[in-house]
Formats: sequence, C-alpha cells, structure tokens
Amino acid sequence: MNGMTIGKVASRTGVGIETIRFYERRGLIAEPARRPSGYRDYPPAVIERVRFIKKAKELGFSLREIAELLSLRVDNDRTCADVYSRATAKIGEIEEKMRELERMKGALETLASACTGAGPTGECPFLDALEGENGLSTGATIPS
Amino acid sequence: MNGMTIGKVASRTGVGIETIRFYERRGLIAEPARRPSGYRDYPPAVIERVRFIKKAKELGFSLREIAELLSLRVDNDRTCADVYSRATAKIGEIEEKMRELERMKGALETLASACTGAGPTGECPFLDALEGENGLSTGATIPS
DNA sequence: CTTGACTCTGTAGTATACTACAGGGTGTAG
DNA sequence: CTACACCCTGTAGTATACTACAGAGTCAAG
Repeated sequence: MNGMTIGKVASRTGVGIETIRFYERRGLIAEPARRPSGYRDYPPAVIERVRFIKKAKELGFSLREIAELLSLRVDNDRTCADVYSRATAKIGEIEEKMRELERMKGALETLASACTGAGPTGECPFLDALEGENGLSTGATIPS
Repeated sequence: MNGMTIGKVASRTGVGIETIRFYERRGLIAEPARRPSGYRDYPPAVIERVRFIKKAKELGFSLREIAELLSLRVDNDRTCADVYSRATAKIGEIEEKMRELERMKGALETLASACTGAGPTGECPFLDALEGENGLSTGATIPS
C-alpha cells in the first residue's frame, strides 16, 4: 500500500539520501506524503524525476535550469504559448550544446587519426578545431 | 614586439582577469612570460585556449576534465597509443552526452508539438521520454 | 610629474551542489 | 524487548569555480 522510503529512492536512482532531501528543499521534487511516523513516502514517479535531474546535470544544466525544464511539465496553469516558447528556447540551447559537442568530437577524431597514422604525435590541431564560428573577430580594430 | 596583457586576454575572450589567473594556478593555461615590470605577457594562442575552456565548461566538463582534454595536445612525450586511447575515451563520453541531449530534445519537441496542437497542455510525456535505455530495471525483485 | 587606468600578489568571500554529522525517533527480526 | 538498520530535523562542512578586495607597483596621456 505504501510507496517507497527515501532510502529506496536513493538506491534505485543512485543518488544519496541527503541529495534527495536537498532537491526537495530546492523545489526540484515535490514534498512527498508522510507516513504516521513522519517518514517520507514516495510514489514510483519520483524515480524518473530524480533520474532526469541526474542526467540533465551531467549534460551541463544547472539545478536552476533543470527546475525550469521540469516546470514545463508541471505548470498546466500556464498558457500553452508560454510553455511552447519556453520549450523551443530550451531546444535551441540543446542544439547549441550539440553543435559544440560535435565540433569537439571532430577535433578529437582528427587528433586520434593523426595519432594512429604516424609514430610521433606531431602538431595536432586540437584547439584549432574548436575555433570554427566564434563570432568576435580577432579584434584587429581595437586601439592602442 | 610584446604580446597581450591579461586585460586584453580577458576582454577578447569574455572571461574575467581573476578567472584567467585562476586558470593559471590550476594549470589550465601555462605561466606566461613576464615583462620587466612583472606584467604577464601572453602569446596570441592563449585566446583559443581560454575560449576552449569556456566552451568545454558550458558543455558540462569540469576543469579537471578540461585539463585532461588539453593535455592530449600538449604531452608529446606520451606514447601515441596512450593519446589515442584517451582521445577515443573522450569521444565516447561526448557521444553519450549527445545521445542524452538528443533524447532530451525529442522530449521537448513532443511537448512543444502537443502544446501547439490542442488548447490544454494535457499530460506531456516529458520525463518519460528521457527514460529510454536506463538499464537498471524497475527493481521488481528487491525484497521487503 | 601627476593622474587614472592597468597590473601585481595574496587572501578572503560567494554561489552552487552536495555531504556529513549530531541528537533523536521508528520498525522489525530474533 | 533489545539490537540494528533506517528515518527525522537542523546545522555545519566540503569541493568546485569563481569573484572581490587590500595594498602596492606600472605605464601612458596631458
């Protein structure tokens, strides 16, 4: 009849008990029901939520941003247009992250292939490959 | 004849002066030459390096990991096989990040399209879409 | 040759995201 | 009924990555 205790949530998601309570304080997961003892009593859905937080963090999103991502789902009171624009903005951010990762990957592949080919490593164009479209020209017009 | 001062590096990369000195202390950028005054005198290449650090950070790499990425380029003393294996490992990590971002993007797109279609948001499968291949089955065999 | 912008070292403070107690109550197996 | 694993609140400490002084020297313009 009961849901999970916090320890169960922790072991099934691979995050610490203290961390789950911390996420609760930060509003990333809802305050769960309590048993008569005062123990937190979690529904199964909390597992996905915690795993989502964990993954989003690994992708470079801050807890603030993750809260924003999660709020897209929860706030049914918000207008549809608002949710839509927030979602598309986040999609844009994600696409930018992916483009950067693609460049970084390309640079590493160049490095790796240069490395298998010859004996000595030589001069690998590792940093250069990341330099693609930075905007901000080299700054030839700056005075002094 | 001289290179750039730290202030110039800061303004051209968009990171703070103190942050550049911090990166130096952490070994992410080499200790530069000094002018007779004691001022740091940077070669142009430092710009790319700082920009690289900045971007890698946005992609969720820690400074420790970034140092590792950068060391692939620098350590010509290391064996080629070593550099190759480090590079391919990093490529694997990057690919994993990209897969996760892809899933997250898919989930957001589902949300966005559900949102434009009907009036009310309904139940968006936002978290669910991130649940794809988590490994770790639901844990039905756990006792008690 | 002064003034203001810039740089130096060193230390201390901040924000984020945990992580670890202390001191106490809960729950169940033997 | 006791032993031990688990949970509670609250507070304090840690790691990472900056960020902000203090107190002093440097440099270029006027």
